[in-house]
Amino acid sequence: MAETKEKSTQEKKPVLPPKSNFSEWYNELLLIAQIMDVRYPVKGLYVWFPFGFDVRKRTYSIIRELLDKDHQEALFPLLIPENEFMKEAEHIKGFENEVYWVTHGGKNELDVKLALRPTSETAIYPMYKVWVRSHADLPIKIYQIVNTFRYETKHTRPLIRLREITSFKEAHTVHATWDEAAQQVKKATMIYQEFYRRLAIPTIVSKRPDWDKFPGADYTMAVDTLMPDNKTLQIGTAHHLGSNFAKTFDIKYEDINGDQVLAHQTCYGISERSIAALISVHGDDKGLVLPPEIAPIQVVIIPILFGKSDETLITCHNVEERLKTRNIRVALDETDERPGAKYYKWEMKGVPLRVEIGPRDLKNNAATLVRRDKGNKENVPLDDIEIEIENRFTAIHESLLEKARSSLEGRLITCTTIEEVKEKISEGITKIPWCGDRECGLAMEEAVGSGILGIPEGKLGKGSGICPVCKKETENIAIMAKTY
RNA sequence: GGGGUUGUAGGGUAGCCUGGUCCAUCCUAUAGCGUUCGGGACGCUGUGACCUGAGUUCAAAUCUCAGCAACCCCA
Repeated sequence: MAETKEKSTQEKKPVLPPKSNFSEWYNELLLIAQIMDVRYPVKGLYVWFPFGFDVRKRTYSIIRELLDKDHQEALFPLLIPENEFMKEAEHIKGFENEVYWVTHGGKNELDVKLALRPTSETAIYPMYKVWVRSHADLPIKIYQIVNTFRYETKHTRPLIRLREITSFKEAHTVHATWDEAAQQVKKATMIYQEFYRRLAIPTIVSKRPDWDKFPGADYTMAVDTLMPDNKTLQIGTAHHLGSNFAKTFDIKYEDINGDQVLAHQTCYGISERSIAALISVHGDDKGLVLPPEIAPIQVVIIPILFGKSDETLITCHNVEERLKTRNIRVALDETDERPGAKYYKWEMKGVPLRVEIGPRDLKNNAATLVRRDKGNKENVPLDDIEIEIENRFTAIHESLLEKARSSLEGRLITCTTIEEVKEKISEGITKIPWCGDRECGLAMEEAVGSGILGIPEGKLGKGSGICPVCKKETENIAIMAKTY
């Protein structure tokens, strides 16, 4: 009898593949945890479930909070006329192969084709030309959160490589001088790092090599993180556009001397890749693990019932109400399932804290608290439960960030030769001295078969060594990795 | 960019090679009722599927072609 029971419970486990099998884990998790429905019948387009959309809302409200300090949110059209889109030569080259075109209105062919924005420079800058008159109009710092379309020919992947990016936060700024714009790029990367700290995701900021910059930019700064399968994911970029677009879109201002001067611009963006990173970095074999700030449900209360357990339920409702008055997002699971089944269900959804209340707890005037990230059980007095929970929220966030950070740092690999990079690149992010020359960089990429992400800001990009191609001494350390 | 594999209930599968035995198997999910409840409960009664289109054939889940979609490998 006991044996058959044990056997049957073992057979009922295989809901989610282990995270070590990352690709399958990721796809299954999106569906089971109800982040995205990947079954929409068009390649590269996916559906946000209400739960996933809630995660998205909370994530993006952090971006808004951070940007609203000195940006304004606006909204530009989805459709861009062909003539505007085709103005900036470099920009076109970068995007023309992946643009969707609207060619008809009903049965009539349009005189001017309309592009579905792959990004909004060419939608926004004709308006900036009109808006910018005087140095007193500057700087302009505007952002929008919109969907964009790119006809990806490579493998599409939910949240990571999409034909419709549903959650593109793009900021577009205009400044008087090149230096001021450079300052803004710097600020943007700071904002993004702050944003990712709020998601407990560690990041590396680096300047992309010249051949890998945004089409039409002077230079590109990128924010990357490392995924569980040792590939990096670019989760934010900031571009210094110089006067390149100002020239083609004729964005000029009158300076204090009365001269007409070309403006300088930047743009910077973040997409739902931020949520791909959130899910992938923190999740485990049991499903999602969400930082409390993001979790749609922060606490779930599981009543442990025996026979008529009115008292247990009353206490649960009481705790629920008390938590609600503290603005804690709480759910009380009163369904008819057994406790174990409920644990698995809410763990899949990444609820940071579980409160179990049963007869044993009532006897002690206590509750059992279980952290999603660590899984350990603690007894806390019922009277202090709000404070105990709030304290743990902070602790959970910190330990998630710490865990993610040490996981990333543990996969930074110092190399001195190209052969070594080639050998180790599947294990993480490789560090290799690089003189910074284009020829050497391209040769390294060619030999390794992967890209140079850049020379990271801060300590990570500094050191001493010999460029493996030209053998010159250098203090620059570049990072190379397999990328999404 | 090149190559390969696959498409059967909400999810996972059997059947396909060798067409008829299939009003399609099993697990899970799900609806109702009852008993249960400290890590995926059980009983009873129900629900739900052959990707789309064309072709071959007396007969197609099964064979052929195309489309759409998914996955894997190489560049």
